[in-house]
Amino acid sequence: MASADGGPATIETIARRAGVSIASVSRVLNGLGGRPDTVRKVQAAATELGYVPNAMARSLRGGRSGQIAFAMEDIGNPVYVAMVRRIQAVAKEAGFRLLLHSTGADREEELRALRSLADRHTEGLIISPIRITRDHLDELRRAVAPVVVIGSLPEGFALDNVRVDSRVGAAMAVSHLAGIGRGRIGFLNGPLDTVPGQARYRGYLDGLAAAGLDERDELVEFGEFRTDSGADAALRLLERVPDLDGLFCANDLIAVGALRALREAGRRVPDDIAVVGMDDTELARVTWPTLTSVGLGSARRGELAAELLVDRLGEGRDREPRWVSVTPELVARESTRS
Amino acid sequence: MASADGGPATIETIARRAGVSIASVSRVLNGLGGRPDTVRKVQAAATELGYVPNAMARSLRGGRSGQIAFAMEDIGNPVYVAMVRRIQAVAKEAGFRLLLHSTGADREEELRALRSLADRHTEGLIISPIRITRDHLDELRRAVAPVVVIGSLPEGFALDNVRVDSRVGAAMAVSHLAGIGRGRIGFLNGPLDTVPGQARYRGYLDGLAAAGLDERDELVEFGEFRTDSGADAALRLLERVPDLDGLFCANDLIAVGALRALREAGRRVPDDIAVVGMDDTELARVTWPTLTSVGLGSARRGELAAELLVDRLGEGRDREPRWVSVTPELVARESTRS
DNA sequence: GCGTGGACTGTAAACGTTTCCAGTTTCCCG
DNA sequence: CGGGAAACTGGAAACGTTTACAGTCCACGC
Repeated sequence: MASADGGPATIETIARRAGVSIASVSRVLNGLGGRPDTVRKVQAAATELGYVPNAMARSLRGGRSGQIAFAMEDIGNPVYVAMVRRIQAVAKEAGFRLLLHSTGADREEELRALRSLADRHTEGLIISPIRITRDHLDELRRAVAPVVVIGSLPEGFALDNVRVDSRVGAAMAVSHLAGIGRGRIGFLNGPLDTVPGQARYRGYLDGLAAAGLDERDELVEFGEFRTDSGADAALRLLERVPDLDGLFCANDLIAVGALRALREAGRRVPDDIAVVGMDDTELARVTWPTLTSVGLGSARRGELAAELLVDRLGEGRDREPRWVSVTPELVARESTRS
Repeated sequence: MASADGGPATIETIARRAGVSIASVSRVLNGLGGRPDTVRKVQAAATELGYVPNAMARSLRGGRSGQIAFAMEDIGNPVYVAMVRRIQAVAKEAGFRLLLHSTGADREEELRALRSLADRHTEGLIISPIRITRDHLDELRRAVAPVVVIGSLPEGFALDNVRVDSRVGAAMAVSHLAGIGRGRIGFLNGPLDTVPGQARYRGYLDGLAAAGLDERDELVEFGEFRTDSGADAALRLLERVPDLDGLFCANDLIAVGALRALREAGRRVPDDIAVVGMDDTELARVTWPTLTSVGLGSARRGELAAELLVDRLGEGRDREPRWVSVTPELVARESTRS
């Protein structure tokens, strides 16, 4: 029952009603003892008035908002759903709410999220930027509250960090394709000026080298990390290299687009062209044929990042920045069945 | 550059540095005028100190947090990504941040989100509950801040509400199947005790009746609104009704599961069995064959809900609750090509 | 019966803003 | 150059909590 007198019940309303001081009300409500009958009176008044503490006031005084945020590029990318699920679980466990920012790969948006740490709305941030510019680094360095980065940072950058060597992952993909006898292995990458775009490109080259295959520029196409872009890129590549027999896609979205394009172009997967994606999202299990994909432990990365953040917000306030990493793992499915 | 003296810069730090009162600082910072040189001094001091206003203090004073929330069942369900995108766009436009709750269909979680309105962390809430219990209604009725419900409410319930007649949508799906000559049309539904489960079941029956087909209990299977559950249900149904030639699935996730199960059971889609999903999510475009699906305007519903909420938080504080609705639309794709 | 310690209580300050109010300066015009 | 209005300024209160501090009460042991 909300109180009829003006706004919602405050600690003072309760105090008057219970005939005690506001200090006592605060103490009882926070379980800090009190005489049995005081406790009883206060609790009675509180429930009667339907009291809910004003989080703003509490935060202002205590300096804690109980909120942490996760800034991702786009909720549409299924790689984030696993991450978000685990982050949320850890956050909830530790008594934090999770705020999600979908930055839309907009650099400004990302920086804004970073700066908004300073306004005390969020106590900490997990961010997974795909581009890391000098501005990002500056902003990260001067961030007012703890930040954990999912993704790679420059060597020696002093910030909690969860990474995965997607270069190795990309090499695994290529090796896998070579291992089933494919010799003309194409690569549909995202933009080369992104961190994952770079790493995966290097990994692709590593993989070719390891398999003793020549690298040929014409085998590589660039686009965005999206389905439609993947389909377009696949068509361009196919036109240029008609006898392609293997295809590595820099993420599952691109791969899904490629699968469709290949089908429309009349190529059979995996018989004509074997395909490997990356991220091992839920998508990989719903396509047809199901998609072989290199998992980058997104759930695990989310979990680790959240744990690092929660730790730093609690005990580990002053500990050294910690870098943890996760190893990629290839999950073979129908799209590379030999 | 953050000030070296103790915590982050406050309005008072600036005041001292600029040699003016905190009141003047506040006014300048909020663009409420001031003498040119005052403005200059304050702004200089502010940027020099890297000042960021403390949102908590501001909220406490002004009673506004600038945050609204959207509570959905599960971020994993792609139907929400379109919704979230639009909600976020509208929210941002109006100067609100969007907080996302993924309640996991946990009734307690949902109610918690509702109650947390009261703690002033969020100024308003958009909620899309799939089960609406008496508890929900009670909680909705007594919510301290504006709530907009995406989904159906009992007749005459006084709350802003965005709905779609998914009963009609389901009937459209069945008619479509009947229209391409299918006479044994199965139905994979979600739980019958959910709002969408109910509506879609009724619609399925409507559709059968309209097409002059008999309803047979054995044609209907129940499960969860998930891929794996959809696959299982499809197998059960197939075993019971081997000569099935049409299948309506209560959402795209179920349909995706069904497509896989059908393929594994050696049925060709659409030749042997034509399949229709519901929600018209991005998934419908990535499966093979691509999935015919009844769109329920999720992007539009998100947008409308956000607009209703924003309006109520601004101008429309006291206006009558408004019910708006969106009409379903069937998008035909390969899974029902005749 | 009295002192002592401990448990409890209330007063008041503090968190960082915004905003009301009254006082001051500035400016314009006659 | 004086008067008045308009623009600006600073002091102080308020938002709803938590918490340090000092005061009050009680029970207990001597």
